[in-house]
Amino acid sequence: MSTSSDQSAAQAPAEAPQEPAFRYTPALAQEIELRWQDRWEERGTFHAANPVGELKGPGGADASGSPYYIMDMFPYPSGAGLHVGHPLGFIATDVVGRFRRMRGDNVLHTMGFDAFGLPAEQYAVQTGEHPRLVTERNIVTYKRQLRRAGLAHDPRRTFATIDPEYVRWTQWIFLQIFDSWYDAEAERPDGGKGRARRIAELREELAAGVRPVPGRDGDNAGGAVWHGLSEAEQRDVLDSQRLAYVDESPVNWAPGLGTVLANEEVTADGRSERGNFPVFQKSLRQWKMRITAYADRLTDDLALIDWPEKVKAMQRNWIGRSTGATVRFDVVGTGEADAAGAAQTVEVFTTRPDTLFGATFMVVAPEHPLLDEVPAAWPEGTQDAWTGGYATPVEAVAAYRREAAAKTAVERQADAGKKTGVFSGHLAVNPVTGTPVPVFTADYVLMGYGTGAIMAVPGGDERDFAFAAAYDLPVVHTVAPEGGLPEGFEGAWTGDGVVVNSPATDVPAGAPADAPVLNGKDVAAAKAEMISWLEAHGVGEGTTTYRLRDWLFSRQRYWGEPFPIVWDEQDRPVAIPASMLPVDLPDVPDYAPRTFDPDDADSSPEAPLGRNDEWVEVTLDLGDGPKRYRRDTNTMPNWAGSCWYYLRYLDPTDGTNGDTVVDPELERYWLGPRHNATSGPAGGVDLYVGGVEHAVLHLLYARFWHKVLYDLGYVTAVEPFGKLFNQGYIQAYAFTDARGAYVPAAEVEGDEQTGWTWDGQPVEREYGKMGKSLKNVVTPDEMYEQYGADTFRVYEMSMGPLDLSRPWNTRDVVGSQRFLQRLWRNVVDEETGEVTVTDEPASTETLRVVHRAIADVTAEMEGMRPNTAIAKLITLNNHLTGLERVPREAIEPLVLMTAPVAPHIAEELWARLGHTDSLAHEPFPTADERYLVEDTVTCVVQVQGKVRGRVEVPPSISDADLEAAALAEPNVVKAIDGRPVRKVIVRAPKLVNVVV
RNA sequence: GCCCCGGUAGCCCAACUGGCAGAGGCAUCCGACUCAAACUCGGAGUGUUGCGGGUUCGACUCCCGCCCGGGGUACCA
Repeated sequence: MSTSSDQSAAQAPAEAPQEPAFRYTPALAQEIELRWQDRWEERGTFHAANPVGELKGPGGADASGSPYYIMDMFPYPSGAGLHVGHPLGFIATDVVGRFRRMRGDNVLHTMGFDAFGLPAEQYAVQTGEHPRLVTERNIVTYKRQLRRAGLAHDPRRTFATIDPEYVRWTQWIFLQIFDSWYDAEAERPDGGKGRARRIAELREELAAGVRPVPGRDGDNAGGAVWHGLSEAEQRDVLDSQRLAYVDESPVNWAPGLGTVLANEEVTADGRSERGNFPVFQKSLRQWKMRITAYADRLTDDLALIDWPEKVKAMQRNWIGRSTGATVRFDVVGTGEADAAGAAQTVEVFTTRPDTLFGATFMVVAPEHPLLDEVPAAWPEGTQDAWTGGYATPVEAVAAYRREAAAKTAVERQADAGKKTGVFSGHLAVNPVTGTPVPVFTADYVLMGYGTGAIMAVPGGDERDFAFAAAYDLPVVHTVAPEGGLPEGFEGAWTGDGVVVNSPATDVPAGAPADAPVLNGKDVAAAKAEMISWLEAHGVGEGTTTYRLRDWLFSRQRYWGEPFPIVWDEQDRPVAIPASMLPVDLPDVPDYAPRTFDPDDADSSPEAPLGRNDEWVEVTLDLGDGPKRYRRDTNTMPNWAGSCWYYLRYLDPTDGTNGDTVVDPELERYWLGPRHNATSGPAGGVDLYVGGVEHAVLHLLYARFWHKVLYDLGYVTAVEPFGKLFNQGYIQAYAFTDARGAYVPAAEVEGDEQTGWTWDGQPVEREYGKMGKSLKNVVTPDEMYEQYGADTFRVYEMSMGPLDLSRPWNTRDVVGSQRFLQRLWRNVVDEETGEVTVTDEPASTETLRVVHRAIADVTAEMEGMRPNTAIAKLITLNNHLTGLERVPREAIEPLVLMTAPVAPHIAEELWARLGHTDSLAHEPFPTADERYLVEDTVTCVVQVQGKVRGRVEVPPSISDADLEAAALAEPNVVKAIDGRPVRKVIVRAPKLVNVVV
């Protein structure tokens, strides 16, 4: 027990008797804070008024002012509780909200809980306690800790994602998605093409023959094909088109977690983001959401929203749109083998169709179907290096496929750059040169991207060049920089330039007579021309591909939303009607998912909900009489609840609507496009603050759901979150002893200069996260007790810019405490408790300081820079501290301006200054221009860019007068030293630079 | 490898469109108060702005090349 902060805290009670009775001590701060928190709650001070419905403002007030919707990424209430890093963003939004409220906005700010998920389930498994009990208990703790921070939330709008009334709507939205398909040609209200439509409309159009039946051949004129299908087949067709659909495909299976996962939840090295378990590809029948239908809109609409470039880039990369062309290569020899005479083709995707003349070989992924049949013998011209030492292509390909399949993602990654592969024995014809080129298989081509096959252009692609070098394949450069490739250039030219060798001067025999001539063109023009040629000859077309895959939506866990789906006797999915929602979680004998050896790739998932037969097997009347059904036993992923909570805050009671997720009028008011002066064309939440770790998970999924709801007409905002802000993290120092074991950070003594010791022994300092195992956790509760919530808030906000991560340092907190103590003393006599403020007018000098501060604080607050705003408040406060008597007209603006960061002490001082109403809705002070102008300005005079003198001048001085004054200044004259003046730069009124 | 952010006093951090390197806090030192100290008040010091070039009358700021720290991403055709 030896750090300075611990001492000061320990001393407080011991010294209390000697302390003035009305000093702003932690104990007094605590008393004030608890009292005001109760008052705010009783008075409904932070009730946000809806324009319609039962939710009114304080005292039943109607909505007034400009709507401003501010939101935090809601927390998952873990059992570990909060540490001082967690509330950083919550306090920041609170400061912004309180500021905006004082500026007259109708501020909506509240907080909910993301409460389904793994930790509660795992804890329940360990203790046998139901996850709901665990979660609800944690929520109580979180609410207490957050309330104690003095957050100005509307308490009427809070909820948790596990609440049955909330689950009901999560399931309802699922049903809307299930009941939709994507019509890529349909026009949207915003003028774009492509939107979700009701599945019934698809059925009608198929029956009417308006469109072909997907997946079925034949002319559907008059609905001929459709009506030729059985009812069951028709259902299969419709089910396959839904935005929420079930299909069998390779998915991410994590045996150690006992569930399947979305691509977004798997790390680059093939492990689960949660728990870090190995993930295997396994073909399983699972629920998916057709997020790929929205790939273009999810990319394009990023341009409409005010988000950090970094997050936009991460989403763009994740969606991975790339434009280019597909090109079909005829496979030599397959034509004769085919009785119909139709040759087999391999389709490749390329972003560089302009380089087709340089495609000297092809590569297909090891899983590519072309390899299912390969020639029995090596064709003529096969080089030894290509065969892998095998006697036939059949053996070589089989061996390579085995090898590739056995490779884990980690091994693949480790081998990246090293090129391995084998010749498949197939030859394919380059459509523009007519030349047969060898088809290789290699694991640097991935089955999951594009077509799983590439045309290899070693002259224009680093990877292809590396492969060509390893297997002695020809290199043709088809693009050269201005002035040609450097002498002796070896490698791939990936830069821009002019097309060459397209075609080459010695045109090979067999080349099509009308092959395009691209030589001399720039890359962009060549691409366009090649694409038209490919399309004209039916051997390819312009194509766009995406990295994004459909969202795997089912999980085999207990603690999540059940699917509102039952399966009928034919094993086809049937939606539970909205009137029967929510579908509650059943009680089961064991919450634990069936988990397996983490490396057991052959295991299969087993859903815990399946353990309650009485729940699974049901008889329901879904409109055609009672029938037997089997419930879907999957649960939704954790992300479902967070996909739409911003809508629930607007309309949390179901009071204004019974049949849609949010009252349309409320949605328009709070979220609609341009709902206030700063809202953009896409609308959405005005300020959404959270960590950057959700950049491609929550934020992508929520955008997707929102766009479906938009298409279906439930919302008018194009995007859910108009402005996003990523706060930094509060990091902490941890200390290790000689053995490398962590020692309690709070007990370490020393500093940067003297070094660090614990218990007399030297220790090493490291920097990183706050965590129990690192023994460096500091909790908000400790801060409330040792300093009070206001001091804690001021410290967190003054540590640095919000978007930067910085180290927590308990011993610095005292600076914030002293600021508030001085502020207190500027109003209240510590001995008597009397208000000492005078009603005499303030001096002009003081008014200047006050109005300067008002102007500066306002600018800093508007720019979301509470750290510099606080610095300005301290400057003003320090000025007032030096006065004999503090004038009311100086202290009142300071108290008001302090309120957003330290609301409790501000309210208390405001009350002691004689005001009966809360200052929460009091107008933020405005600066009087008269006090912002100075009588004189100090003008700096430089000679050769170095400061040599100063002159006091009026701010309105002319350039000529200033120049004359500057050149007359004695030090300047000395510095010029008689040299001829070549030039004088005048920036009136602050600077003159003399060049000699 | 590539992309993004950061590097300013012992520490956390300011510095507008290129114009005096310093707003604020911590720590340190001096003074006042005190029998003495703590608290409080008043005052003070500290710099190769990560390094090397360039542009400019003038660079923390703009450009080029590196170094260090943090984050993201990676055979995506």
